[in-house]
This record gives sequence, structure tokens and C-alpha cells, in this order.
Amino acid sequence: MTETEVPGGTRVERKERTRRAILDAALRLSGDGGLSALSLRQVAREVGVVPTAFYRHFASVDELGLTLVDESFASLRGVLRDVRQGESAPREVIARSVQVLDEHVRVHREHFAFIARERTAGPPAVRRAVRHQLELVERELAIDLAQVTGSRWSSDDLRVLSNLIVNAMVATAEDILAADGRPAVEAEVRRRAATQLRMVVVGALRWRSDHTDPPG
Amino acid sequence: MTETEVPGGTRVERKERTRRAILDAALRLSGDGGLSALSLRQVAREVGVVPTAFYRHFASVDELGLTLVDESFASLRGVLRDVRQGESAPREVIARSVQVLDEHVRVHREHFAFIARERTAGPPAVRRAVRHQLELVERELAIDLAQVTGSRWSSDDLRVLSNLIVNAMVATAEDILAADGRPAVEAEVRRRAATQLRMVVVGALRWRSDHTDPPG
DNA sequence: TGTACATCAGTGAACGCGCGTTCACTGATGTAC
DNA sequence: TGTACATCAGTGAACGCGCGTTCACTGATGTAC
Repeated sequence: MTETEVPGGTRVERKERTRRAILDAALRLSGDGGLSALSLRQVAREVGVVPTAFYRHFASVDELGLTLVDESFASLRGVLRDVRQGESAPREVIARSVQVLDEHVRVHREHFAFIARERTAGPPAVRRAVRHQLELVERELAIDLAQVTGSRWSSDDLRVLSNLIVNAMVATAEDILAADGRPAVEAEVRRRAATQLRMVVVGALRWRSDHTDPPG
Repeated sequence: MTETEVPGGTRVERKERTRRAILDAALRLSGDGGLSALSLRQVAREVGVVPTAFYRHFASVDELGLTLVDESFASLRGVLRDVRQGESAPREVIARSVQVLDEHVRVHREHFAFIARERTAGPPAVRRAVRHQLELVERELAIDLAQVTGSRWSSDDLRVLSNLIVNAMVATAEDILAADGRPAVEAEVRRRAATQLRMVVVGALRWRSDHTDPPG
């Protein structure tokens, strides 16, 4: 138990710990200026390691970025998964969804901010990966929505609604991060997100049942 | 008419032309990586001027950024203005709004992309300016919406709806830019934006008339 | 109109700095026997 | 358990490069007379 003082653990464990520290530092530091403005040396400095040590873990900043894309989308998918798991009546689904989104955004705020940011400002490879993942999540959500709405909706309408909801989710995450920890502002953002989600879902249901003719 | 060959115009005119060229180059170049990853030297190179000439026009890249914020929001406000000018029946307002948004995004696509991008990834001063301007636009839109909906809505609900619509506008602009000029994809994005705006507005109206009790 | 002077947009050299990446290395951890 | 060797995460010097910013300058345009 008292083999060495500061680091501890096996060689593999320590390598993994450094890797995590690099990922965490990159996620945090990319908060100002985005991944495109992040330097490998900044990350190394933050981790407390020499710049060249970076290459023991990632071939490039882009590769690190793609790893962060995967981890961030695990958080986003976690929202869908948790909503899906707790099955409930249509009205309760909305309330529950808002609550789950809120919890996940609070816990994984940097992941959501990463998605929002790098979707538009990331290095080309990262940007492409984020957009691709967002499309997959939208499809996934569309399938979930199909379960709730039954067969009344066209898959096209489901995708459109899904896109709107995913965009609102990401925008909410941005706003919560912009609240910068002020509880009152955060509460306001959550309240607004809840209202918006209700507006969108209720509205979409009504809209669909009103309009069955094709748009001009 | 044939005073000098290449540049032409008075000294003031030529200075203004260089200034515009700098702004245009910065807007274009910030497309990959964002303003945070943009260098003064890149801009100068693109304009065909020595790096130090930049300082004849802007004190810093931040100052240039704030100018681009102002110009970009002139485009965004143009949407509200044009929608407002052509008064029409409630149903027509929605169709007209979608059409106006489409036109403006097509003409000023880089302005909309700038807002979407720098809101989350810009240098702190620019980010703050974008968020502040977005808040002003949301208030402006809330006032317009009050005209349409009459006095049935609380100003709070109007702000929430306004926020949702502005976010959707910006997300649409992003998607159109991501379409990268492919007409079929662009058309699909516009169609989706139209559907979403209808869903949101119709839905919000219904939602409001259903729920008059305060949220838990 | 012509001349003498002022203005000032753009020039080009120079600076110190942080960057990504290379390379040979060190020394603790892990393994074979 | 003890020894000899292999592994490999992290080191540190070095490189060439693009960066923002300074400074004294140039020479065409503008103005006063």
C-alpha cells in the first residue's frame, strides 16, 4: 500500500491516469476558444507533464478531439437511455425527460458544452464527427418518439421533431454553462427548457393532427 | 475615370475599401476554427497587405470581432424587420417569416454562421457581445410576438417562446452552411425549418391556451 | 494653375515568444529465470 | 527470494515556424496659399 508516495498503482494504471488527466485538461481548457485554439503544450502544462509525453497517449490533438467527441456523446445518449428506461404515461414522459436532461447536463456540463462548441468551431475532422453523431442521436430519438406517438407520424416528421428537440437540448446545455454556476440563473434556464420542451412536444402533436395535407 | 490603374478613388475611399476587405477576410477565414483561432497575419495575407497595416483599421482582433458582431446582428435583425413590415393574417405571418428567414440566411450566411460559432467559441469579449445581442433580439422578437398573440400571453412565456425561435433560427443557419451549397440539402433544411417554425408557433399557441396553471 | 507642406495608409525589418515535432535519454516498473 | 534484462511513460534539448507588436520609413494623396 505504501510502495511509492505520490503516484501509486501499477504502470498501466498510472498511464491510464495520465491519459484521463490529459482528456480532462483538454475538455476544461477548450472551454475558452475551443479545440481549434487549444495547444498541446497548454494541455501538457496543465497536466504537469512535458509536452512530448502527450504523444505516448495520442497521435495528435485531432485524435484526442475525436475521443472527446465519443465521450461527450456517451453523455448525450445517456439522456435518451435514462428517459427510455423509466417508461410512463405520455404526459409523464415529458416531465421525466426534462428532469433527466437537467440531471445529465448538470453532471456532464462540459460534455454538452463541447458538443455545442465543436459542432460549429471545431477542427474539420472533429466538426464532421460531431455532426455525424448528432445525426445518429436524432435518428435514435426519432425511434423513441415513434414508440410514444404510435404510427400516426411519418418518419420524416419524426426526424424534423427530433432535430428540433436535439437542438433545444444542446442550446439548453449552452445556457446552463453560460449561467456559470449561479443557481438562480440555472434554475431559470431549466424552467425555460421544461416549458420549451412541453411547447414543442404538445405543439408538434397538435400540428400533426391538424395538417395532413402536404406543405406548399 | 482613369486616374490610377488598380486602386482608384480618394484616400478615404481606399481606406474604407481596405477596411471592408479586412472585415470580409476575417469573416471568411474565421469559418474554419473560429475567431479565436484566427491570426491577424492570416487576415493581412488574405487581404494582400502587410500585417502592420491591420493596426490602421483596428486596435486588435477583438475590436474587429466586435465590429463583426454588430454587422452580423444587423443581418439577424433584418429578418425581424422584414417580417414586421409585411403585415398579414396570423397564418400568413408564419409562412412569410419562414420565407424571409430563408432569404436572409442565404444572402448573409456568413453572418449567421458567425453568430452561431462565436456565441460558444469566440474570445470572451466577443462571446459576451454575441450573448448580449441575442438577448436583445429575443426581447425584440417577444415584442413582435405580443402584437400577434394579443394580451393572452405573459411576457415571460413570450420570452421563452422567443428564445426557442431564435435558437431555431441560428441552428437553421448552421445547417444551411453545413449544406455547403448543395441545393438539395439546402432545400431540405429550409423545408425542415419551415415545419419546425410551424410546429413551434402552433404548438406554443395551443400549449398556452391549455395550461394556465403555474408549472410545478 | 503651381508650389510647398501636411497627412497618413501601407511598408519592411526586427524582437521575443509559444508552438508542434524530432530525438536520444533515463530510470522506475515489470518479467523471465 | 534474487538477479539480469526488457519495457516504456515521461524527460529535456533542440529545431524551424508563425505569431503579435514596435518602430522608423516612404511616397502618394490632400490642402493651404
